[in-house]
Amino acid sequence: MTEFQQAIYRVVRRIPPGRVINYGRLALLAGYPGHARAVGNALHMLDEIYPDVPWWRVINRAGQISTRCPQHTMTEQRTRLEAEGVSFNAKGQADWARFGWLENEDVTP
DNA sequence: ACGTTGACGTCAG
DNA sequence: TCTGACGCCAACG
Repeated sequence: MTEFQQAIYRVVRRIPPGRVINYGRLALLAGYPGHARAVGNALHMLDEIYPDVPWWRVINRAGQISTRCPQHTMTEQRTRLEAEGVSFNAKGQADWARFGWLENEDVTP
């Protein structure tokens, strides 16, 4: 477990249900600006050891799900998000204005 | 040590 | 709008 991964997971744990964030902003909040791609790698390494890390709340800048991981499929991610109230339009993208996580809010909508 | 890879983001056409 | 090129950086072999 590298320090980088800890920093990323630490921020992901703070994302409230029903909210999403993109990789680049997550990297920024974790103190590693510009590490968007590395964030993807870090989340990919997640396994059942860290069940408290809501990885599915992380999507790309377009508001779309970008995982190709066979363990955590995009249908699973979408199902988890929709269960929390996050909806997707016809293009499969979530609305940042409605579901984007404002890092200073700690209350569930 | 070094090249490649990838759950990314931005910008020029 | 949509697409492709490019930059980015930690993991991995």
